[in-house]
Amino acid sequence: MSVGIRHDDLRRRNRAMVLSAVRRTGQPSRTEIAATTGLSHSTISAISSDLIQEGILAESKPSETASLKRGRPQVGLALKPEAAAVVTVVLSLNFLSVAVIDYAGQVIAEEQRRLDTLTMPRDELIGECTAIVRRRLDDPDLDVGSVARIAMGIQGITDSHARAMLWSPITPLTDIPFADILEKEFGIPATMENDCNMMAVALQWRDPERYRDNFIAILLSHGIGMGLVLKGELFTGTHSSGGEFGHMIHRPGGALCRCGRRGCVEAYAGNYAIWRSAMKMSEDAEPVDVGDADMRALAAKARETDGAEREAYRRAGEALGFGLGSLFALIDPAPVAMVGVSAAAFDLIEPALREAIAQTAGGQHSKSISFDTEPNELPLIREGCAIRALTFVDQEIFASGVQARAGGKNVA
Amino acid sequence: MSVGIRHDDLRRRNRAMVLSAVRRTGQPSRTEIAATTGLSHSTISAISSDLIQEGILAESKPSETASLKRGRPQVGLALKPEAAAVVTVVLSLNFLSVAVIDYAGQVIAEEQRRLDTLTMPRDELIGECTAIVRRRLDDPDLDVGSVARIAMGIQGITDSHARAMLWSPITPLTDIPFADILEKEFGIPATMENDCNMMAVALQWRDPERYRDNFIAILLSHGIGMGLVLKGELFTGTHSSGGEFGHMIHRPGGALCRCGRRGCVEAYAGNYAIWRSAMKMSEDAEPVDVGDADMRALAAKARETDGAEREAYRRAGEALGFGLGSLFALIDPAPVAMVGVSAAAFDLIEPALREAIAQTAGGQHSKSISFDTEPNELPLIREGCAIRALTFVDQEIFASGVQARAGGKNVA
DNA sequence: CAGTATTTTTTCGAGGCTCGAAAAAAAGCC
DNA sequence: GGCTTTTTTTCGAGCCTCGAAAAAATACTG
Repeated sequence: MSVGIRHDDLRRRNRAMVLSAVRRTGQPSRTEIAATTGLSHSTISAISSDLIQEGILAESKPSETASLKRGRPQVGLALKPEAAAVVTVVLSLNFLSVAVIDYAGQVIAEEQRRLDTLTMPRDELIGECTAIVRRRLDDPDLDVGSVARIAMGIQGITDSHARAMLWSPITPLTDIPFADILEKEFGIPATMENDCNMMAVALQWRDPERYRDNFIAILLSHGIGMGLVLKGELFTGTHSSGGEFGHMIHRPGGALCRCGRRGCVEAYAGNYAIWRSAMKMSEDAEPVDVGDADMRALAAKARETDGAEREAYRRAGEALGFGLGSLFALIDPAPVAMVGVSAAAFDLIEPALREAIAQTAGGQHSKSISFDTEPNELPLIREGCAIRALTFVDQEIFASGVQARAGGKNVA
Repeated sequence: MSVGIRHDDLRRRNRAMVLSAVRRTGQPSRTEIAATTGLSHSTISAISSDLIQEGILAESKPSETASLKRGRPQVGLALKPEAAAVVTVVLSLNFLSVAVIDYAGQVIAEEQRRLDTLTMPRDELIGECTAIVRRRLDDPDLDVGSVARIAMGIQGITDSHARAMLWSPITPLTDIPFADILEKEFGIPATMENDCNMMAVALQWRDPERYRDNFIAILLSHGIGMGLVLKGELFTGTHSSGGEFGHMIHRPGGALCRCGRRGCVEAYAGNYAIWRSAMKMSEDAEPVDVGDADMRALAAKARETDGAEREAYRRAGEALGFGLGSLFALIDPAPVAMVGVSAAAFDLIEPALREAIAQTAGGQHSKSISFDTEPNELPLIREGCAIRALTFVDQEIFASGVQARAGGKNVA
């Protein structure tokens, strides 16, 4: 069961709170931290002094507005970039990208590579992933604190403990324990994250005003994915990354989905489904990959003339609307971010979506449900992975101050 | 943001842990508590000694098996029944029931009453609820510790903070802030809970083996409701009690639902929907109340002959199956408890349900999804309310030992 | 039946942590 | 240069948990 809380947990948690405050706020003063955490000035002083000695935080130069107030000026605390580093690995259709990020969140190296993920055999795919990470880690130009965490993101389903890819549209392979593979290869803790979950994490980071406690990130791309944040926490399934919004049932026994089943939301709203419908192909037609350029052309045509193209987007909107309606019946309405290439065609989707959602219980306040769009998902995924990894370093490594301290007594 | 953890929180949390261990386990010894909480024997000794002095716990007589082991016998700790009491109020269709429950969880008084909830005006409904509680509290026969909490449960939607009934099928009235009303009337903290959520709480309590971290309780009655536990926590919507499984969309634009919309799961699987279908009425026919006896007769007939009745249950199963499939796409499969009068007809529902669920992404392991049935929901709801209220007393009142202690120095 | 072994519970001192108050530090203001 | 204001550090007090040892309560053993 839940375990009692010990005396040393206290310090650990409060250190974690300080680190989290610094990461969120940028350069808060000790006084500001005391205010947001509710801890006393003495405690914050003690903790930050420790963290500075351990090389995790640093006092930032007085900088900026040379203080207009009188009294002793606040001195900002900042994350020390060289305290650690993390690596992000994002694997998507035919594309692999890696970045090394310092403790303060700055990208200090990256590499990208095209591969044929759909046909690659298992060993080769794994090999490419480890090789690209190794190249970055071995790069002699890179002077970086020890890498403390690797976060890999992938399109597809991962397990709920963020250890393995279970299924992915980008490869016929299944059940690849990437986290274990990376940990074994590099001796660095690693996780295997779901792409849409990372999108949600990044959105929360980018715009905490809008995306705070409850919101939904929906990927409109070849497939339909979702990242869900409820009560400030990333939602996952009981076994898998969960949130397979695209495979909720829109019409029982309906159009053929890429997953082999029928009537899923994705079978109406995925790129291939929109394409299939616009080309007046049968709903049973085998899903095909459609390039981003083709999708943009399709959207342009739909805007131009009222034909099968526009109707295809309308149907996609309807499927998304009823799907969202069912989702909202479960969790209540929340702000939505539409991400991915088809989010750029959201103008074509929105009317039917709103009409559908208004017919559902969850859409009672259809008007008040707000949508935002972001056509490019890859930067979001990388950013989410970076934040995930850095937060792990904050909370799980640096919070438990079992650091060096071997320096000696040259302390003030 | 999240607030720092202070020094006094420590004791409070550990006291809460001890109380929770005693409530769950029954009569654990100090040693057992130390083992399950991970706290040291010294700490448990200190805390339990405090709790005993404060009149919250009591040492139980050595009792039972006069110890077969050698060594000093363990002495069990038990909740002291007279330490406090709670009141549960369950309001359902034409029925109001109240119970007074002691701190150890025993029912010590109850009262039930029939009312015409559907036609009652607002003041009268509220008046009946407060009057029945007042009668129990004023009962001179009742010698009970001070009542520390009232938990009211109702069929329908409540807000996510458990303060008010927002909408209910048992009355045309809406937005009744029962928690505030009861608090104001009796000066006792109160909550307004959703019936299905309380069913889930009770199931978790009754059978923690099966219903532990992830499970679903579905009410099959006039309407279709759901209580959902994920990662050990009761799931609620962002604004409301949420989990309106019955109003997920099964067939866009389909059969008329009691909520006024079309195609909801409930419009196929609610009692009125099964009845409507069995009677070969139109899907647009206005929903009517069907008595439990009629439903049982209907089920009997469906078992007897393969006619419209059996087909009606088949359709209900299909709707529930596709709904569960969509739900499982979001949260992954989990054990299900079917509760309510139509759960007694689950044999008629199950085949079509399983067939439908197998056609969905969430039903990949359809065979492994297990169902249990419980035809009577009212006892579950009351039990859930009681546990809710008692847990509140444990965690929020007794954990922060701002108790009497006025006694003096007559301590050992 | 007295002594010994075993297990549970309590006691006691040590070590940490947070807090409030006061002191120290670092500015601007007059 | 002295005074005010604000931030940060220092210091002692008060709790809390922990480990070790003592005390308590029983069964076993010869």
